[in-house]
Formats: sequence, C-alpha cells, structure tokens
Amino acid sequence: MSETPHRYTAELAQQIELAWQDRWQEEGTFHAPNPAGPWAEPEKVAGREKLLVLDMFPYPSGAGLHVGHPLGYIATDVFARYHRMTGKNVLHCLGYDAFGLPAEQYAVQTGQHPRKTTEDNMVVMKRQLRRLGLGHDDRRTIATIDPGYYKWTQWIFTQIYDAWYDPEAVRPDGGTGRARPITELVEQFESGDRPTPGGQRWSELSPAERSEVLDDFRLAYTSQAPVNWAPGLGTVLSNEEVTNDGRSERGNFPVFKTNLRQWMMRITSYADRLADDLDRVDWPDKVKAMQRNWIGRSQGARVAFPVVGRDASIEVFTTRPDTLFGATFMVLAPEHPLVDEIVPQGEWAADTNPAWTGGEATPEAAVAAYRLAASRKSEVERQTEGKDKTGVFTGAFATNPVNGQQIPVFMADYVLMGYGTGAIMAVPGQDHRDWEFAEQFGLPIIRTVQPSEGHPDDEPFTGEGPAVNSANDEVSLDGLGVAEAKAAIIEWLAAKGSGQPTVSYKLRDWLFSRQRYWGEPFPIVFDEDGVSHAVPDWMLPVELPDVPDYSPKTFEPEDASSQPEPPLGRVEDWVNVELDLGDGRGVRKYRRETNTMPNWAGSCWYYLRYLDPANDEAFVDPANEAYWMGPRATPVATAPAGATDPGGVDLYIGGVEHAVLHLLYARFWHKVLYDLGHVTSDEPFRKYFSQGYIQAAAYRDDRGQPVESSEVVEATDPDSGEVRYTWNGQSVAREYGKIGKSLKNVVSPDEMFEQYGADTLRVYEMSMGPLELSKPWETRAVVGAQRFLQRLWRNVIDEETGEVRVVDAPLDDATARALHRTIDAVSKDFPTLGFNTAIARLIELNNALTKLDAVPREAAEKLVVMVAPLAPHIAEELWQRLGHDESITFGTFPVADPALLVEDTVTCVVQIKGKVRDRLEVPADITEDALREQVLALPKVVAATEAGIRTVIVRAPKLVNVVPA
RNA sequence: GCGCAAGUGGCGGAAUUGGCAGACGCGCCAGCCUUAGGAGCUGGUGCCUUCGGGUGUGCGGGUUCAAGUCCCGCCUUGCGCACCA
Repeated sequence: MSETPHRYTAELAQQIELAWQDRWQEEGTFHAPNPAGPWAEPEKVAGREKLLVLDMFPYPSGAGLHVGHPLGYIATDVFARYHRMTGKNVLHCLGYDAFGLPAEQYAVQTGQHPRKTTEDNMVVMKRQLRRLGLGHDDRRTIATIDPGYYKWTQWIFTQIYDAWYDPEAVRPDGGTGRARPITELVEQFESGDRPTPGGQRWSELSPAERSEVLDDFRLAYTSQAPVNWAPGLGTVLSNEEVTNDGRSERGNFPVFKTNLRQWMMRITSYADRLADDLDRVDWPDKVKAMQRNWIGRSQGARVAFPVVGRDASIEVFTTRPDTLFGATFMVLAPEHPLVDEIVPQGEWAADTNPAWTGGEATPEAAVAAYRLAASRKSEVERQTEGKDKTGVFTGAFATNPVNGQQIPVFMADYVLMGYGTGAIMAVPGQDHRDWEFAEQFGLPIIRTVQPSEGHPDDEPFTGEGPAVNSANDEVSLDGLGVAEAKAAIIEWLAAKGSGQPTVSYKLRDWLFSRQRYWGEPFPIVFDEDGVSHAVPDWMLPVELPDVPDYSPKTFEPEDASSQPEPPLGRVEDWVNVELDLGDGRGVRKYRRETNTMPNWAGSCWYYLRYLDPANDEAFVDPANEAYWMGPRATPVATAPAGATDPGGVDLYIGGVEHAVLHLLYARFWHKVLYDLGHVTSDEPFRKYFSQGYIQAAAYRDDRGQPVESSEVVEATDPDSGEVRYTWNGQSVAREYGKIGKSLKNVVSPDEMFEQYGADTLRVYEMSMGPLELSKPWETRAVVGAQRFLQRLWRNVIDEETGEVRVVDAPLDDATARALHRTIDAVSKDFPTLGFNTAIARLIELNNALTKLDAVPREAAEKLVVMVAPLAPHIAEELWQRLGHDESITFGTFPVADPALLVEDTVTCVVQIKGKVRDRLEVPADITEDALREQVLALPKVVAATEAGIRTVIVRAPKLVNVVPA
C-alpha cells in the first residue's frame, strides 16, 4: 500500500492490540482485589464502590466463536471498563460451562475423550476472547469440569440433600418458609415434637424406613415418578428441556413418560418466593413474565364433591369458586385414581344419553376403552386435536355442595392429571373448554355471571360481572362482583367443611439426574439396605472415573419401552466401594450413584465461585460474597414500596433462551444457600439484561439448499434497479437467520481481527443498534467503525511522521461546548448500556475536531478517555503517546461542566399553524413577551396573519406557534 | 386462540415532558487527490416538485395551537404461552 507510513491500518491495529493485551496480562491490570479469602487485598478494596459484572457462562463449542457470540461480552466489557474509570472496584471474568451433551457427542464421533476435546475447545475460545481485548480477571477463569470446581458443586448438592423446607420457619427478612438442615427435622421426629407419617416412634423405624420418611422432606430426593425419557438421546430430561410438541430440546428426539426412580429437586417448595421475588429484581418484564408463567401460580379453592352412593368425594381445584352454582358436570383426568372406585358395576342406567357411552355396553368398558385410547395418544396428537373435546361418562354422579344437585361425572383428556387435583368442576357458562364439552355432550349450561351487554348468547362469558343464579338457603352471591363472590363462597364452603382456599402451580419438581457420562457424579452412595448417604465433605470431590466407553446407551428414538442405562454403571470397581463415611458405622460396602448431574448444575452457582476461585476451605469466603453480592441499601427502582434489596450480581447479560431454565434453577439454588446461611444475597442476579442476537444474511439455491454466504455475489440490475444475488452463476434467494454452520453464513471474529482489528470490531458491534435488539450483521458496514478510529488516530498522530500532533492551546468556545455536550451525553449513555448513541456522539466530536486546524490536547485526551471503554487498545496507545505512563484503564472519566452545557443563544422555531415557517436566533434567557413580540414582527408572520391572530403559543426560548384567525 | 413487544429513508438505527422527524453509520451521488481505486479527503443525499412549495414515521379515525410520541379501531411482523381449571 502506498499509504502514509503511520496510518491506523489493520496491521497497526493488530500490533497495538497484541502489545497491550500482553501488557495487561503482565501487569494483571484487571485483577480485582478481594476483601477476604486466599486473595485478600483489603487495602485495595477500602473506600471503593464495587461492581460485579457477569456474562452468561459460555459453553466451549468446537466450532469456535462467530461474530454473534461476543456481542454480550463486549457490552459487559465496555460497561465494566467505563465503571473502572469512575473509580469502582470492578470484577469481570469468564469461565467455561464445560460439561454437557455436545462435548460427549463430539467425543463419541471423534473417538476422543470428552475432556480432551473440551479442553482443546477451551484453548481456541480463550485465544479468541483474549484477542477481543476483554478486561477479564484471568485468575478467576474456572471450568465446571475441574475437580476443584465440581467438588463444590457436589458440596452444594449435599447441602440441598441434607436440607428440608419448613413452611413455618421465619426468615431473616420476616417472611415465612425456609430451608433448614435435615438434622433439625430428625430432632423433631426423635423428640416426638413432630409425629412420623405412620405414627410410629422414630426409634422404632428401621434405617430404610427412616430414610424413606426423610426422602419426603429432603430438597434433593429420589422418587419413582413419571419422567421424560428420550430413548434416542439415552437420557431422561427435565420438564423444562422438553418442547411443547413432546420432543427433546436438544436433538429433537421423541420423549416418552416412563416411571423411573430418579433424583429430583424440590423446587416447588420455592414456587412462591421464586414468583414473588421477581418484583425485587431489575429484569426485563418479558423474562419476568416467562418465569411467572412457568411457575404458573393461581389462587383458587379446593372443593369436595361427594360421590353419590359412595363413601368418597372428588376434590377439584378451581380458580372460579364464585361460579360453583353453574357447575353442571364434573370431569376427571383419564389417569385419575378415583375413577376405578366410582365407576358403577353393570349396565348403564336406563336413561343414560347414548352419546355419553362411547358406544360401550357398560360404564366399566367405556372407561377402559377411553383410557386405552387416551394413553395411546401422543402429546402431539393430543395437541393437534385441539379443541375437539372427547370424553366418556363414568356412570357416576356427584353432589354439588352448594345446591345438592346430582351432576354427572365424565372422564376426558382435556383435564390433565398433572395440574391441580386432576379433576374439575365444569362450569360451561363461564369457561370455553367446558362450554365446548357441554355442547358436544348435550349438558346443561347455566350462567352465573351476568354477561356484559352485547355478549353473544352462544358463547361462555369469562369476564367480570355480577353473579346471578347463585343462591341457596344459606348464602347468596347474586349481585356480587367476581372477587367478592369468591370470598363469600369460600367462607361458606370453609364453614361447611366442603372447601378451602388454596394455591396451585404449574411448576413441577426438577428432575435432576441424567444417564450420561460427561457430568458431575452425584456425591451419593447407597448402603446395602438401599439407603442413600451423602458422601462426607472431606471425601469430595467424587471424581468422574476414566472409562473405556463413555458413550451413552441410546435406543431407537421411538422405542418407548427401553430403559436408560448410565455409562458409569458399567464401571464396576468405581461403583462398588468400601467406605467409612464417618457416621460411626465403620467401613461398609456401598454402591455409588451412577447417574450424573444435568448440565445446569455447574451453571447454577459459577458466579459465586468467580468471587473466590482459589478458596479450598469454602465455596466462597462469606466476606467475599457479602462484599460482591450483598444486598444494597436501596432496592431496584421497580421494586414495590417497602421491599428490601435482594443483592446479587450488578449486571448480568445473556441471551433470552435461558429465561426459564438456567435463570430459574440458579435462583432456586441461590435461595437454598441463602436459607442455609451460606450467602447474604437472596437473589443471584440483581439486574439482568437480555441482549438481542446478531443475524446474518443467508442464501439458498433453487432447491432450498443454503450456499456459502461469503461466495455470493451481489449485483444491481441496471434496468430495474433491483438487487440480485448469485452464487457460482446461479441466482440465489436471500434471507436472514441465526449465524451458524447450517445456514453457511458464519463470519468468524478472526477474519475481523485480521481485516480491521479488535477495536474496530468492538466499536462496530456496539454501534449497530440497541443491545436488546436483534440486528443483521453486515461486514461491509464494519468499515464505518474503522474510519472513526482512523480519524481519531489522525487527530492525535501525524500519519507522515508518527509524531503526536496535538497542540497545547486552550479550547475555543465552540470546541469546549461540543466537548462538554459529548461528555454529558456519553456519561449518561454508558451506565444505561446506550452504546450505540454514545458512539454517535463520540463520532460527532471526533469529526468536529477533524475540522480544526490543530487539535487541542485537552479535547484529544478527553476524547481518548471516553473512547477507551469501547476501543481500549487504540485508547491505551494514544494515551501513552500523549505522554502518560499509566494504563488508561483507571484514568478518570471526564465530568461535564454544567456551565458549558447551557447555550447563550438558541434557534427558536417559528411555526404558523403548527408548521415550521421560520427560525430566529434568540438569547437563551429571552422572556416570553419579548420573544412573542419579535416573532410577530417577522415578515412571514405578518404576511400570514393579515386576517388577524387567533392565538400565539410561546414556549421560550425554543418555539413559538402562531395560529392565524 | 390468549398474552407481550415492535412497525420511522435503499439498509442498521436516532429523536427528555407531545414542540425543527431522519442524529450517527452503511450504501448511493458529485468533486478533490491518485497511474489506478473495493484507499483517503470534501460536500450532498426521505419522497414529490412547475423550485413558490407540497408531502412524509404500517392503515383508518380522534384529542391538541402542535402527534413518530397520547386515545380508539384495524393490519403486519416477532416473541412467549397454549386445553393449567
């Protein structure tokens, strides 16, 4: 290139960037001091505000990074770097979520050990991340697969295992319900303060019996329950990992319900707190809504309907007890255990509606046939059938407790066993599903809420209105609104012993075991009675053994009858051990748990380990946790009045795909740790921000196959002006999609480093638009960011000589004002993640300096400081060349001078009838009257108001609107 | 179906409280420089125009001196939930 010798080119950028990355590493620039623990540097902590910045734990993928990945990392880095310049003690680092399915699958494909492939991937990713110039404290980089890390994952598991939820216990924050050590429960059983479920004395129970009792309380417990089994994947999955159409989120394999003994986490005990505490954190409303939705809390009542002619009653859950007078039939889920008990023997009653019988001769046969049909339906079929209600009469009747009416009991698969009680009272007048069912089966419909005016007669009314047709001898709801009617009827039901208020949740307990190799082993052994024992702390970690065959046993994806087989079960000499657990029983024979933990385990607490990764004595030193995570004096702005601050990470950025899974699981673990006194914060992530995605153009040929995007040629048709895309001579169609191998549209950051440098990539990504938006990548637009940095360079460095060309002259007034306006704008944008607008302001200032004959040092230096969070390498280099020895990392961010923000004169806009017709330069402090006078004297205004003036609106000094008569 | 977002130039996107629509960047156009330009610099760039101006923030209505912004109705796109009683 015949360029000027000292131009800021990609080559120079690269030199500068690598040099500064080396220096940062040598000097430990980003090492954040801790108040306590092995790395205690209290003297460096004192007197500084702290800031904990976090990215979502990345999985080290074999494909390396593409340009979409670093978006969030750059954003947190800019935020962290900005705050370092305001004097805060900032902790920002990144580790690796390195256990998991892809590594295992890749290892199986390549025949290498997953540890090897995972570690190789981590090396690649570390190099790429370092090249971006992220200001991470590299001492704190951890990986979930390190035994030193998963030792503490296992330790936390044992804490959860050895805990139970006491709904009566009072928390430090005044609420009731918290986890307590299981030993305190055992003491209650031993003392007799709490009766055992079977009524026997604790001392009379065998160890196995005791263990069974405790399993009903432990927060981590085994249970024989229907679980999601994916034969094609060879493992069971949590509800959250199964898609709506009954397939695995990973791999898209069919999932079947199978009864298996599995480890569960009692997350349902925390349902209320997980829902309520969303009010106290600063998260996107959308994500809060998704979590609330998943928890699915609904207030309602349980009501018992006695079965006619039997000593049994059907208990239902309803959110609309106020509509009880309109309950004209009942429906049980096909799996409901009471069905067998209530179905009458023999023939149908003579007057039975033939449409109710399913064409069977007896109720028993009808029920059996329907059950069989229902059990054969897959989730998909149940869903695609949509609103076509199916069902069958059970032959039984139940009594509506409010009016004594005998109503038929049906069985139908639109009622789910997994929610509420698995039985409903059907109120067709006020419920769409019940209405459809009633229509289908010719059942009576009674309105008990007066529909609003104009409501169609042939539709249920689910809105608000006064109750009607809702009275018996003792209670009348008529005329009451929905809320009052609910309260009134619940009170009456409670007095009668027929019902009580209750709360129901969609949230189920968390299935926690997986039949995989590449995960944390459970710190659990079973003795010869089959009783589970936590492996004591001093024996942790339970290391994952090396095995010859780590591939999971998978099956035909459709083979629902198959059973999972954990790979660790094949390692006999690891499974069968003789141990002294230190419980006074001496050395005994045990069998190890052969399941492994799900991928979520390691990511449930990694942010806590960042705080104190070298600590061998504790998962985190309490003082470090309190310092970095502890509650703040003032709650978040959106918190309800009187709420206390939960503490937690100051800023967490990551993709919305983890809105339910990871964020919910981590909150649960954190709350258990809080209850057990291990942490002072009761939420892990005080502020969470979900970033958008970067998408990229992808192109498909005639057959719909993606073609390599980088080989597509764009041309504008000279006749029509249309833009056409061709690949190897054939025309292809453009679309936008996720960056990845499948769409053949990967752009690697490595290419960007080479063509432009890391600073340019950083500035480009941050300038693309608001962080929360998804936006398309456009490689040819990257040059805009490069031009900005080149002009910045040229404002400071002479491209011919390489000498600093700033002058030690005072700022002229216009430059001073431009500078301080920029400082003002940028220091508002950085803390609110408004990086795109901050960059726009910086470009404006830079362009203004370009037009000066000579750039004053003060302006150049302040501009360089403001650019530093975004483009740290060039900023460091310019800062040094401007004569500063210290890294710019802790340079002081400039503060705007308020005096320079107010203008002496302003352009006043003169509108006539709301349209801009003229402008006027006026003093900023002009009075309304003076301004009105000046405006009315303008020739254009005079001309327009010959017919008189109706009104004049004056908003001094910026606007006057004249309305002619 | 229900719920929640969002619709602004050729493109990504800016616009305190309602007060100059289109900051900044890409692209495009012109000029300069250059042997050359997929480099750089300078200027221009919503649309229409008879060069006076007109018109313009998904569509239709409304409130207002004044609406991208507030209200009502619709359309489109994206996301979430989907028999949750």
